[in-house]
Amino acid sequence: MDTNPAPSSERSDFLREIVAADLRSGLHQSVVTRFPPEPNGYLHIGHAKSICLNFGIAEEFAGRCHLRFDDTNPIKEEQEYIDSIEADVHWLGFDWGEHLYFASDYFEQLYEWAIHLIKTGRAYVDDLSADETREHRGTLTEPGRESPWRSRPAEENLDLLARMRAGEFGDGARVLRARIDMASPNINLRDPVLYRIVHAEHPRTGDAWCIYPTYDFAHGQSDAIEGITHSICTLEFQDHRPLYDWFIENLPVPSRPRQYEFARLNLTHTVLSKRVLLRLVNERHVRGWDDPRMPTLSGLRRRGFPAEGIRDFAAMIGVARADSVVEVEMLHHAVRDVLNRTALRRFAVLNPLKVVIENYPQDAVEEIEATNNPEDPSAGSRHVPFTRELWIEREDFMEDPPKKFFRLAPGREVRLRSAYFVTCNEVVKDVDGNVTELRCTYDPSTRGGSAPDGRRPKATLHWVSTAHAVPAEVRLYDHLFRNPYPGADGRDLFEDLNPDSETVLRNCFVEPSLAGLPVGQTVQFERLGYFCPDVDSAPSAPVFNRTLTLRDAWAKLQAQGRHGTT
RNA sequence: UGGGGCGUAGCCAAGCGGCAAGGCAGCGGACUUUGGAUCCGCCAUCCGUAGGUUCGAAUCCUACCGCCCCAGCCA
Repeated sequence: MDTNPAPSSERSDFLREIVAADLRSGLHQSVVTRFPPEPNGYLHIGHAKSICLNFGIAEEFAGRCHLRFDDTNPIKEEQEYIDSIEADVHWLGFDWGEHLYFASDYFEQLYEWAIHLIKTGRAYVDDLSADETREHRGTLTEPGRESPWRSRPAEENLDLLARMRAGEFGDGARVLRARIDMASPNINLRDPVLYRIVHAEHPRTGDAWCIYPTYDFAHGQSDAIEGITHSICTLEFQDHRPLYDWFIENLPVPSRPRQYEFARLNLTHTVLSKRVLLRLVNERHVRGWDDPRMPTLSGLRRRGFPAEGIRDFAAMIGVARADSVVEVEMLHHAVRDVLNRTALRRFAVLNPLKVVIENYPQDAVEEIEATNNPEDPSAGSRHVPFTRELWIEREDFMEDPPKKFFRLAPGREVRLRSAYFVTCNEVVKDVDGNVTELRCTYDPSTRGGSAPDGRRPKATLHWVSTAHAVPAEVRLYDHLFRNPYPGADGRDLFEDLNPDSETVLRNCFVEPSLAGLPVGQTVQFERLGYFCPDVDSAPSAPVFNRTLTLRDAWAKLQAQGRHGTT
């Protein structure tokens, strides 16, 4: 059934080359990576790139990949996010087995290492305020100045740190800093903060702590504790690497991980910033974190994107160190590729127009056999009821069609998919001149969709029997942002929101077999696109989300104004 | 004007001194009971620019240009 090999086998990139070389040279016996999200939001397609990279490398080199939450800032982190992240990584198709960790698991060890740094003269408690610290830091071109507290005796530092931990001081009153070099051209080395006082409830440790390690002090050491061999992160952490290495060199850590950076994913018509995504949710521009327009994994899932398509996409775009913006069409291609192979075909009419087949028996109901997936014979077939009155797509009829429109028109014969050829004889209109009904005749000898005389209509239409049709709501989705580069040229991002990103259709009809379709199963509505039931569905009132349209040559012609005239 | 990175087609991306992979998009055409899918063609004399080294450079050297990141007690 799976005829299309995912483009993932002999893939290589600079990271895989490094890993391969380290294994070959014997530097490492096996590779250990990790995906380290901060639980302060939902995972998005950018994280998927990192997940596929880290879990993918571990898989390919027979190593392992840990899921480790970087939960060092209780102010922003929540259990809800932890839960969603675990669910999303699993959904994407990866498993960390026993290796679920939290940076907060290491708080005690980290604290001991902080003491070690104080004892070796490499850390001190600073009483400067946040503002004063900033002033002392210097600028990009000027060196910083040393804090007056920089050379406190170790005993005093030890005492102060213990009292910080004990809760004797308020938020921001003091910090623990590394004593490195206030004149370093790399600002990260100008005595970075190791611990700050934050009296806040932590989702995991509760109120056990009121001092929390910073990212820099926690990340590398957590890697070392877990025996991570290759710590892969995004480009903006390059400047932190010397600091990462400094801790590894100056602490009695159990292993020596190395950090490597790659370019994060950017997508056209999309924003991948947790800050902005949070705003979209809070300001009700979308239905929530899992809105089908959101680039979150939960949104893409609700939209009907298969995990396999996202994985294929990640493999397709590769990994490099150059900043880039991938066209969202590439994601769509990967998704269509999977769905074309796997999605069951169904009939659904979004914008109905009634067709009456005048020479078809009044009360007859025929069970027409229709193929479930022409790409996959093993998917079998189903029966669709055919009767004298049908719904067809309003767009499939034109009273006065332009040259390249070859669907239904007065006097013209078309094929009703899997059923019969029908010819339009009469157009019924209301008082305003709107077409309300088509009177047609069918050719009984064309049952199944082919004529004994070999004639072939230029078009095939989908249809649903009016007597059997299930009413449904269908939600059409388009880019959340209309501009390919939202917020470019100094514009406010929110000005670029696409006002038509969601269109709700309430007068749709779907074939009976679609009534109980489970949420999560994406099907193809023939000739229209891929759709999946939404969680908003009620037993008697199904709601479908449009995942993606099919590629549409006619729509393209129309957009180009090249359909010609009559 | 400090430090760290990056510049190969509209987009992503191989290339690791021997004379420009692949994918997406686009454009032609074939086929078609989805204007879908599939198939077959076309799409960089050139690799940010200018010099240099070499028999030979996208790959090495030099200079210049452009873009991104860093001055959170965020990650």
